[in-house]
Amino acid sequence: MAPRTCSVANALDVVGERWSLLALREVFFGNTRFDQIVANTGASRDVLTVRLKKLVATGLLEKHQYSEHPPRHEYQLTDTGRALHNVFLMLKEWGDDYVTQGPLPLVYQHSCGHVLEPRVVCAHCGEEATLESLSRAGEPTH
Amino acid sequence: MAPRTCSVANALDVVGERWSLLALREVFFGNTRFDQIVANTGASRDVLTVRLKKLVATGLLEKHQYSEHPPRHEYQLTDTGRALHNVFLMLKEWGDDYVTQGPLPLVYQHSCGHVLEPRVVCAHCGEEATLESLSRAGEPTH
DNA sequence: CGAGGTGGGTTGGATTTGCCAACTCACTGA
DNA sequence: TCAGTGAGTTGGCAAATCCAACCCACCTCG
Repeated sequence: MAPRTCSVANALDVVGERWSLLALREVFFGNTRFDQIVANTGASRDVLTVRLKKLVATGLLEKHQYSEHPPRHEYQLTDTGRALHNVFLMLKEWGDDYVTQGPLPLVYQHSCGHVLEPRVVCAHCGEEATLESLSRAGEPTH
Repeated sequence: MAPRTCSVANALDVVGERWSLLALREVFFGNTRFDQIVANTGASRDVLTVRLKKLVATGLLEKHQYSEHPPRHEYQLTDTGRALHNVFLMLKEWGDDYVTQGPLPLVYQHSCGHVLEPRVVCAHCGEEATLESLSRAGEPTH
């Protein structure tokens, strides 16, 4: 029996390896150079090299030269990479609420002026997309 | 230099290992028994055993006996576990949009009647919490 | 010029993690 | 008794990760 096909599994094939999401976190934070990512994530250099290569190859990051002499590169988000920020936010929210103990290392303020409390809502009605509020929508879209 | 503390890293310490999120996916879908999770995820039995034990130990799942003769167990979500559904939804959304090719394996309908299009919004103002709309909120909360 | 620093890797060996096939145990029913 | 079910457990191997050291190109400064 073959395991189920699933977009979550497909997504994890791309970003589920150790250090990938934390590398992206650093780029979200504006730290785009190799050594910054190494230092802030704790990843070993060889694994991070492989991870960044894959994130570039799968279209989440682009490698840009920011200095010709000496040649220096940084990693920039693509739209695909930026779209993962939603996952990052919800993972951070869960980590804040249920894992991290003591003072929160990072608190965001939203542009409306309040401390950010992120919610996942339905784009149509604005109500929360809770587990209980969802049903399968019949046939898969073709 | 020590890597940064971060709730995302803390969260990944709990659910970032191979198969953990997919095991939870099965429980979200209502498949709560060991063999169902094995079959639908593709995880090997020994790794899944270890993963489920950890998800129970860290409070995301509870192991309940559903049959005394013979003794049979199932895994149920706790509130902590259920709260990860938001991460699941945003990961699925990203996977749907950027990774999965061809027909989507699963499409949700929201209780409002529309096909679900999940968004991450600020609970206060209802506007989207985009990367650009966030700033650090000064000192960490104590 | 040489030493030291920066950026971004690469390498070999050790350790850890995951996979696989087979096995185990308890229990049930024919 | 045998076969099936549920839920693991085990030994061996493959793959992934870690770690320390090294490498190369380039630059600056004494």
